Amino acid sequence: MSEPSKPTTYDVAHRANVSQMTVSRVLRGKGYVSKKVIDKVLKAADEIGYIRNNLAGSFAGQSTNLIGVIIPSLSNSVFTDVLSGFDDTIRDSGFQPAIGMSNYDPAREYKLVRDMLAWRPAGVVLTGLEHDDRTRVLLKQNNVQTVEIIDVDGDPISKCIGLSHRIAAEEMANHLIQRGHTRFGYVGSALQVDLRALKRRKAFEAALNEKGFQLEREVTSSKSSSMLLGRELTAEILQKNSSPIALYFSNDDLASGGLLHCLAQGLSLPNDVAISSFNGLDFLDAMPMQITTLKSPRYEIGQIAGRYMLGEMIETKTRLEGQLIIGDTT
Amino acid sequence: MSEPSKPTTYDVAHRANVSQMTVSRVLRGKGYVSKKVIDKVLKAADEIGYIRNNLAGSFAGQSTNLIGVIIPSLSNSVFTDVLSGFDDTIRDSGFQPAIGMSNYDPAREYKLVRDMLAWRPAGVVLTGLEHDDRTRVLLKQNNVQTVEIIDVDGDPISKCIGLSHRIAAEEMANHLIQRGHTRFGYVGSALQVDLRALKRRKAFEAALNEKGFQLEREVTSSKSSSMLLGRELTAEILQKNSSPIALYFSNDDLASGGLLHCLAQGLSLPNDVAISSFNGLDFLDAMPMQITTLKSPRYEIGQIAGRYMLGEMIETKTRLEGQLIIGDTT
DNA sequence: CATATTGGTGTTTGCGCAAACATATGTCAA
DNA sequence: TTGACATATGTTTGCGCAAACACCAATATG
Repeated sequence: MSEPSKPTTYDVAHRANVSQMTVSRVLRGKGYVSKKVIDKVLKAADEIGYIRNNLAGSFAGQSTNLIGVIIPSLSNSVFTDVLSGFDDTIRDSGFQPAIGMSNYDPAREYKLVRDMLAWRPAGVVLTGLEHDDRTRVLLKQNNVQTVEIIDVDGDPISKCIGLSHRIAAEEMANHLIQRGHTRFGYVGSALQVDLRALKRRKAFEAALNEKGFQLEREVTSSKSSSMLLGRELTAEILQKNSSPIALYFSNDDLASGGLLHCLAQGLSLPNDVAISSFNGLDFLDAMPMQITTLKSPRYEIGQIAGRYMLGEMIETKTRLEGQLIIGDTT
Repeated sequence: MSEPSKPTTYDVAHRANVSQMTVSRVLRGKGYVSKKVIDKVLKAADEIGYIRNNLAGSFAGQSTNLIGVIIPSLSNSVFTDVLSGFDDTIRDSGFQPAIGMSNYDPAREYKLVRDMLAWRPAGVVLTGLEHDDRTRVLLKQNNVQTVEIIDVDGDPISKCIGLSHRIAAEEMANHLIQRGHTRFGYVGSALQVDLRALKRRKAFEAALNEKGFQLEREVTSSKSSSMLLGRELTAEILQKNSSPIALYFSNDDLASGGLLHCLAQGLSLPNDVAISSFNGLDFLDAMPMQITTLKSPRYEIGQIAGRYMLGEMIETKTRLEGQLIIGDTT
């Protein structure tokens, strides 16, 4: 029942009649080895089914190819899009992402960072600029390469890449005003944990005020966002027959639900109700009307986070622009 | 510029005036240590900011708490749902999932398995029952705890948990027939890589044939599924004015797009066109009509995969039932 | 020609931890 | 009283690899 212990570089060395160190050199492609020996070693390694022991190797080499990536959740495609860009960028460089999910909980994020650091990662990627103080201290003290993604409105631990949610919301407010809308509402969800959405919410109102308008109505829920929730919240914010009104949703899921509600109610867009949102996820393309939104450069954020990790970027902050997509709903 | 090397158990031991081994015992909570010494050691560890070196620890202990999980993609919520169930189940047991994305490519999957095994994981979770032969050999030879998820129609490497996509498709075919539909069509995407969808496609037709019906029309695309693609493919399959027809979609994304297309065209459901699909993702709840679908127990699959890893399950196969959700579209 | 440089291989060593074993002291039952 | 057992600590050792260094031959450089 005892496992036949796995072959080591010594086993390969023995079979190929060379030293252990030569095997190590061949398998890593480092140092000088003759073509003949390379073939011999690779053949021997293949024959006995040798698989490198990363634990031993990284331990001895005092470094790993791991990059810890901590995101709030996998069920929000914003984060998986970023992850795709990141993975595509670093994959062929030998780095390997190690993904953790914080569930929007700073304490859990701290725990994940601790757990990650135990693996001595080459770097750590965090979501957003707001963290538990202990997280910040831990990363600074341990001198770990750190990149914060998605947001740039604040002070990064070290480097950050994202967009300004403040500017994003201002752009949308200005767009709505420019379109001639005069009454405004906000529909949001999970603002107690989605701090970027909260920043947009605040900046949206501030931008309205600056132009002499008010945020007349607001409906929010602590539930996580979904199209269904968007329908419900939109029904609620419109129930007192308050149209015409221009609504800013905290994200596309809610906005889509809102759109479907309005269409079901026979409301005319954008005259009775205007709908605007944030993120520009792909599924919007299939909606009955094109929703006005601000497309966030998610994949690009992941790519640049990867380039930061590869040492290709040195700027403290990289701010990407969102792309205003003017649809039929405003 | 040289990094101040991180504190070790020896440093902690020195500060607490105990042996290195006692520190190890305290930090792992294993073996006998007096309350007094425990406090002393924890205090010392905290003061110097000790962080365990998992590389050294797992290496010395000849085992890791890692479980490799290889899924095709993160942008399909089927897999992220499974992942959530898995993570929730194993998290508090000290295990840590290490996620890899194969992009539906068996060769990439093989490479990921190889890379994973180098970390000497406690187990490996794979998606589906179809793999590169080398993958199968590798896992068997290395005697790694292996669990395959989502599908049970075939021979697992070791254990598997999922649902029968064959039965799922049969159920839907029978439902449509029972509802009185007599003409049938199929709309699918990415069948060259989504082998579960392909199994449903085949079983659907077989079930029709058995009852004396034919699959009259079929439109598929090699693109990955999306609501927009669903709109396009549905427009295509219906273009020759072929309604009434009952359509089976390979998944909810396509079906939702199909629904939106039909509504936009003013078609009457389920009379002109019937729509049925598979997965029962949450966003269906917000659609203008409830689509008939078969809800897959994704979270539960993840949970049970976790319980397999915890050694709480021994059966070779665990087959879960999908739940037929009869909506307004059939 | 001597000497530097590149190519090619081997030996020794240590990374930081946990397993295994050694060595106490105290507590309990026979 | 004896020894069986739990409690509490320490010492030695080795996991498998790569860094560091040593060595030698072949070739290039001045």
